[in-house]
Amino acid sequence: MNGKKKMVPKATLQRYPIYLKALRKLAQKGIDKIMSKDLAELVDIEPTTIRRDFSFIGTLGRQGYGYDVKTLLEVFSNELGMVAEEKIILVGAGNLGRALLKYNGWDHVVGEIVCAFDISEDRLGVRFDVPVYHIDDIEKYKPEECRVAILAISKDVQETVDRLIEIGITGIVDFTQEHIQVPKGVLLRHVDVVSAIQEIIFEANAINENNEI
Amino acid sequence: MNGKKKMVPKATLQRYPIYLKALRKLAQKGIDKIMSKDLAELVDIEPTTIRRDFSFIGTLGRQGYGYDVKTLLEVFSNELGMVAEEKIILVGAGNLGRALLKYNGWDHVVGEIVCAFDISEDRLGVRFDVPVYHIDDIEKYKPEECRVAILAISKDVQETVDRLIEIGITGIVDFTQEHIQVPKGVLLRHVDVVSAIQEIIFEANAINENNEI
DNA sequence: CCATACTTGTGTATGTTTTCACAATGTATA
DNA sequence: TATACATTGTGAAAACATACACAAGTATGG
Repeated sequence: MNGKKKMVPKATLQRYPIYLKALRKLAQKGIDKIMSKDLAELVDIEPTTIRRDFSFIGTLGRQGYGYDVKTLLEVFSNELGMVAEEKIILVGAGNLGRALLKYNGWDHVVGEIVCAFDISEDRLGVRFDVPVYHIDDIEKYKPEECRVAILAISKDVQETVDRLIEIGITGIVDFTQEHIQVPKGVLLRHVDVVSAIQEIIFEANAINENNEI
Repeated sequence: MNGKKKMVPKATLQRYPIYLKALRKLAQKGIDKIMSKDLAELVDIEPTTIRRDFSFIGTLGRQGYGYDVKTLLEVFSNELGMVAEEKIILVGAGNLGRALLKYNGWDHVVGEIVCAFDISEDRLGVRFDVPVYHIDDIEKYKPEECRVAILAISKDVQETVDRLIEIGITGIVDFTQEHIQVPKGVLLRHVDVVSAIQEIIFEANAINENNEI
């Protein structure tokens, strides 16, 4: 199982989505050519890092010219599976959940939240064009092929996660404050809004430009 | 200006807020002692990494015993300036903004959002105990000592940022989809909800366990 | 009070990521 | 077609980060 394929650094993997977003924006503006130097300014990543990141996928650019935006987008979609067709479910339709639904409406960059679930009766119905069902009906309404869930609840977190895994979810984007346990084979990405804020306060306060303390 | 002080790795700096949150939770539960091994499980960071991270601040633990939670919290507060008293303003009181206000109510881990601003008349008033003013009144209501703003708007982004900087904001936690320009001296941290979701879909889809493509 | 078991703090090794520097290869133009 | 120029792709070096392994010290039980 160890052929000619290249090993892609984790740090690089985390940058691909950033590139994809920038490229989609460029395409939308009708820009069809981009150089690593210019892309660097857009995404705030060094040109040489960008070139190396792209090089893991293949030989995508042309010397003396740059990269063709359309080609890059095709490669990102085809080779990396970064299509916008993933069906996602949202668990938790509170304020955060609804904010995410609204993102959903802005641009279908990441796939589409096809339905949402909540425990509270008065959040059911349709929000931002997406149906919200009761959590107890999740088996019934979860699309067969859906494997990714966004978790935006604040109670019974672990319990809910266990249930999601039972019905076939293998990727969870976690916005909760809890520490979640998942079995091997299930991807978990924690998005910590609070720590992000804490971090900037911390940096702004305590650290001088040399990171001394 | 280059004394005996230690240079703290960037990666370590990014973990301090995570430790702080975990420690606050422990303290809240009345737990007064923690070992690097146990803390490791809570935050999903290797014990040895934790010990090294702490060692940059000073000699905080006791061999054969562990760390005193209260001591750690004091050190984090005093030495690192991670107090929960930072006054933060929220710009944008849409769904995402309101979700952040609710975080605010959960636990004052990061400081406190003292007031919010929005452009839309029907979002003004009081939400989750926090007053929401019109954006045009920001000079009037922004607390003098406030330097950190959370940006959760979707229109006129750069324009609004310029205005924030004019009135003395030096740290911005950015939840928008735009690419923002800030002058030197202003800290900007982008929290990209969409890319986080994209990333997990991408990993779940395209990458096998060896990160080959 | 001693012996045992345990945990920290850290020198060192290892692994990962970024950056440098430049050859290779293309473009643009006359 | 030839020439000047710009940009990529990448080997190698440097910087950065993590993990190992153990000495030093502390708690605990007998």
